[in-house]
Amino acid sequence: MTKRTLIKHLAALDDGAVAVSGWVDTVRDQKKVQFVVLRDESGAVQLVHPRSEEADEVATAISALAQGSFVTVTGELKHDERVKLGGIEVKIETLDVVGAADPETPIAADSGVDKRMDWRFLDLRRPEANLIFRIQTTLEHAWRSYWVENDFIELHTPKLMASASESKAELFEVEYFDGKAYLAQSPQFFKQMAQPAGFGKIFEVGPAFRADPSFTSRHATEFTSVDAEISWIDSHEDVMRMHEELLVAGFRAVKDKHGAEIEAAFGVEVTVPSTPFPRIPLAEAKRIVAERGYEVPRHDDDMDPEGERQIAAYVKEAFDHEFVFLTDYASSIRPFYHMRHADDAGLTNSYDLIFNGVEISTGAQREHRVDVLIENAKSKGLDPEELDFYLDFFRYGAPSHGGFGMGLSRVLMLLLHLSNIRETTYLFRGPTRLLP
RNA sequence: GGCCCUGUAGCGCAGUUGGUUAGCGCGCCGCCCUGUCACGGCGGAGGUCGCCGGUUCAAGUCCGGUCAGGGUCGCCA
Repeated sequence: MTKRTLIKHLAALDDGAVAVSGWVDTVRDQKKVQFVVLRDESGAVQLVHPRSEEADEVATAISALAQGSFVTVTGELKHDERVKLGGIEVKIETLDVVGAADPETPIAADSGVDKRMDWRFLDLRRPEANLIFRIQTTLEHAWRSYWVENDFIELHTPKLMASASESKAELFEVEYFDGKAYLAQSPQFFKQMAQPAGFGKIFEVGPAFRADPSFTSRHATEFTSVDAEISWIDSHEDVMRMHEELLVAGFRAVKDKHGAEIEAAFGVEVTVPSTPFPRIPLAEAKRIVAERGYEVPRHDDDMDPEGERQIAAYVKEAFDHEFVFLTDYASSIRPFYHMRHADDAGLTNSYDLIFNGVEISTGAQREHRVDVLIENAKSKGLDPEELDFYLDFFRYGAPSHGGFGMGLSRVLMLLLHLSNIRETTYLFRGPTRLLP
């Protein structure tokens, strides 16, 4: 293992011998003195080499150094007021080029998203990109801590399926020995199975696949879905309460650990949301939006993206809140497994969660009564026989239950006010993007 | 998949009513250079203008097709 000091730790050290490793950011090669800015995952530091009169191996190596090369440097750490980059520099003793880079890099600071995605490994060297994935780590860790502290069980449902769990149109089909299988579009059916299995409360963070050719800044064909499902709820209200507690725990951890960095890198102040989040029934949301002068131009009962932005703007003004639960969607636009209102079968115990104007999540109370489930499936034109394996879950006893699914990259994108999910996805997959 | 927009050097872009060797900035290469820090100065290389076809004496420029990308809508997380 190469012994090295992380660059962010140098400033706290006394002057003396150090070893640092990273990649070359800038070379300023002058006649009498050479400077190199070296970067690692924690920061950047200036290296200095005063040239001597006679032949000088280090000087030659520095002159030949290409931006992007990975090097290990030993030398003398010096605190020096003259250095604008942190007031420290390392006087080079030895310089070992471990991985030389081609001198002409294919992307630059001003390259477009698609070009940067072609060279994602170089794009990820940007400090802001690195920060995004440290934030993701903190966020997921905080969520896991919340779940573990609250006695949730972590599951990993299979991604190879025999049939669809949502719409058949967006299924990826794969060969499976002599037959075929489908990639899971959602863990929905198998995470729900944990309730009749008696697990009580469960969560899963895993991939979901959608063969939908969506060309927007917030869709991918493969994405990380954050799911939870809990037993013994009275309604979707219990799901929303858990959901908002979870988000508060995650955002508090992100703000504590990265608040200052996020402000510096993205100009965004992280707000830990107050609870309860505003809740607005969808029908009322459409009225509010209409009063603001926007009639949702749809023939069904759903909201559209502009309506979501409008209602988010209203919530920001009225409640100073970045989140809003839109509740009680019409059963005509919800899947058969969403429980319908006891007194109005036209509405469901369901919600969408809007964050800064974009949908990040859908949740609901599930229908656990198998006879009702079958009727709902039929009313949607589904064949109960094809759903038999799922219906079986509810034939031998099941508790009331509900849960949600949430898009991880969307949460990060909206948290950091970024305009594209590609920035918050390690390697994006879309209809025309399979590489790298 | 619908609609709108874009495709010119490694990267970001300009290119007039169609007209001679297609420009600019950054990067790259070479030389020079008081500790630089967006270092600076001088010089240089690098492009079959996304692809195919058409109109024309002449196409980066006009037309048709096609591919790729962006935005938006549909769909969703």
